[in-house]
Amino acid sequence: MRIGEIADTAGTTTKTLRFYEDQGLLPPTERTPAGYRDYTPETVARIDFIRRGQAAGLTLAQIRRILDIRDRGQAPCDHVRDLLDARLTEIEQQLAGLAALRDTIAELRDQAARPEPELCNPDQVCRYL
Amino acid sequence: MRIGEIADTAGTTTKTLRFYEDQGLLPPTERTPAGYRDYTPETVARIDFIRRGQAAGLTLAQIRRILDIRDRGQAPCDHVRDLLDARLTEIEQQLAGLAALRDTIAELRDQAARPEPELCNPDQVCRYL
DNA sequence: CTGGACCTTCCAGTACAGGGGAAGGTCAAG
DNA sequence: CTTGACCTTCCCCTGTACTGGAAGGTCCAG
Repeated sequence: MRIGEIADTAGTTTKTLRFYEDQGLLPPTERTPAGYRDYTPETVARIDFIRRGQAAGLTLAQIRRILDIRDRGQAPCDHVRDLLDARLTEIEQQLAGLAALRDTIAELRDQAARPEPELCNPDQVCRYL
Repeated sequence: MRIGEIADTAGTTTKTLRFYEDQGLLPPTERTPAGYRDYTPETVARIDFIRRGQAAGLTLAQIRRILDIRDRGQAPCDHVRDLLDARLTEIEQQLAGLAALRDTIAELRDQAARPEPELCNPDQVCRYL
């Protein structure tokens, strides 16, 4: 299968596939005599895996590590569990920070909802911030 | 005041101040005969405003717009209110997305907590993802 | 007059995940 | 035999907010 065909099947672009190969997420393929990449259909499953990893908030570098472990013939389950754990902790922190930011901004916005421009002081740019 | 002095007072770096000037957040200063930037102490208030804007999650580009309005002699209150509104909507969406992601990952992780590597299928890289 | 602390400009790079587009090669159909 | 669709490599660009460092100028103390 040529790169455009694989890209269409997997719902991505040729640019992305070359980029993934460059980043070590996809192994270099066979080439046709003309130098065209020649993919096997199993590659689609690998691309799908990459997408699932992204959907779980993993970076391409983390996904590559999982694939590397797998490519060496080991089961990456433990590593995946650790990554998911770490990701979960990160997300909880992000959620807490974001909720706090929301409260801060909501308060600022409530004050800004009652415009009294005459109170604006040239020294402070905007009294709402 | 020289740039290092202002940077120390405002709790930032000389690099950042030159960057802000380059980005239009700080107006070009007077220069000493030697070519050194010569800041007025009021600059500190402007830097503080930038920091408050950042704390509210605004980008430097958005903060610059506020400062531009103010520098033209107008009250930026309405614009600030709109920005805070938009920011609030964004954050609510981020919060919802992040909470959904957390649930997804928590579920995956729970499955991964019970390792049964013999179920791993070579075709799917990792059954947990 | 020398050393160190400061200042200047400019160039490049960081992390992230690709996208845009040029210059050129290949292949099948009309 | 040429057109058009595909492919190749290559390098630069996106957005965000800086940071690092080189090469050179300035200022003040000792």
